[in-house]
Amino acid sequence: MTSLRVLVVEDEPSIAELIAVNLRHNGFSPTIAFDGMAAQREIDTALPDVILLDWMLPGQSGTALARKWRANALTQAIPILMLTARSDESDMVQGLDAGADDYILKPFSTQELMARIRAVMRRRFPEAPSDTVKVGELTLDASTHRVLFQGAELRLGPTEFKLLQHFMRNPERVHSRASLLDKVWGEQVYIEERTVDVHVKRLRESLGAAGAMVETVRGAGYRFSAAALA
Amino acid sequence: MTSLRVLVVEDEPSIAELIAVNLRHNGFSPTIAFDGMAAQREIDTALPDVILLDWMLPGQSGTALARKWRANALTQAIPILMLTARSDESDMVQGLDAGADDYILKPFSTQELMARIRAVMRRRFPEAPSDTVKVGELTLDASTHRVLFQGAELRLGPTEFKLLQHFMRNPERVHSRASLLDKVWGEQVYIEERTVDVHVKRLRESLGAAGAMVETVRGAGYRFSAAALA
DNA sequence: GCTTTCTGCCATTGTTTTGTGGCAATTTAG
DNA sequence: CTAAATTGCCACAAAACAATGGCAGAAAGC
Repeated sequence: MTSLRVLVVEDEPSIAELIAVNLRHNGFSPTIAFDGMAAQREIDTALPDVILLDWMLPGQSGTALARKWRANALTQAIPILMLTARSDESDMVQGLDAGADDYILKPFSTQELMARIRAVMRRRFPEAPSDTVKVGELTLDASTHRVLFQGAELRLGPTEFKLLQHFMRNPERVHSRASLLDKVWGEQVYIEERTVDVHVKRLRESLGAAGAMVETVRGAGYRFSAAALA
Repeated sequence: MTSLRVLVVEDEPSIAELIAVNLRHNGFSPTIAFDGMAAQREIDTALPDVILLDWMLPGQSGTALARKWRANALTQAIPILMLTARSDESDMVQGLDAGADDYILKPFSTQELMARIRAVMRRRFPEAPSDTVKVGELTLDASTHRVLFQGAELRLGPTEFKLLQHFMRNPERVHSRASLLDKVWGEQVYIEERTVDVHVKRLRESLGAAGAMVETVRGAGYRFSAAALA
């Protein structure tokens, strides 16, 4: 699984950074926003998988933000976890009412935070974002977990699928073995770089004629290119 | 890429040495400092690319060091990775608060250490989205690792690519063989100057008609010029 | 439980790239 | 014009790099 994006909306830099590091340490990809505006900007750029939202924010309050996102179809399904000072606990009714999925009291332990994030994700996850990528005659549909080449379905294993997905989402670009390991396998997986070669080979085999789209860039890595198919 | 310098600040010689060996084995250039003083001395000598910092140190604590470096403009941007005993995990909040980028619990596997270093480095140097150089009808794109001349793709080897990249980024300038060796091959490589000639020849060949852009400047070196193409 | 599939890694093989010395061709200096 | 210096070019060997087939352990499916 690609690492999950967590948007941290928190105005206190040291706390935000602290949370981010811990998230990273637990295999998430955090992004920090110090206020509502920045948060909205991040969301417009790329939809996160979870949002950690501080209850007290300069300008727009956390509750208002949560309400806004809940009203929008695009962001509606994203789990929101509110961060609150212990003294504000009684007000949390509002927060939950605004659409938060859970709340957590500051100060909190790393473990608790992680556990709650995981729990919230598990609850929300049934709905997979349906997205299909197309490069040339090759189509990959993440929601149905299918790959089609010239109409025919191809059978590929889990890793091959993830690898292809990453390639197709970032075509025409060299990917070093290291970056592939990070992006496809995950940041805290410790695997030999050479193993990437093996999976590339397997992917090419599974792709059949379309396998030629996976190009070797000597001394640099691999590149997925539509042009490569004669 | 030149090998990355890693400063290992660890008072236990056997552990420090173990880490250093592993780093070396993975293509890094480690330096060891047994205490804060020594570490500071190393940093004054040459800025490392990453710092591995033991949490428990004789004299100045790891946290204090991290804080000090974070306060200094010169060292501010250097990623710091804290090494902690498992029992101190709960205290890590302080470490992170002091400015560490990540932490790793002892004992750790080599692979985990390497993965975390890579991850931390990657975060500091975000991928350049698109790095394209254009000179006349010749285009070189670093992100896709492609060279196009009049629309057609040219095939060149790794060294030829790097050489061309250097030429195109610094056109209309004479490059001595020595400077080319430094910039293209790396500073600490012992290679005959004449070898540059050979690679220039190979580059010219690979470039085909565009090869004429690589001019010989007798007694001085080579120059890449757009004007050279009639 | 028992298969079957999938994974990561290794050893081997095949291919490309690289560095070098030697020599011819060219230019420069005297 | 000759000698020295400089560059181009070639062939070869070594090194680096990638592909491949096989294997054992792990995970998933039955």
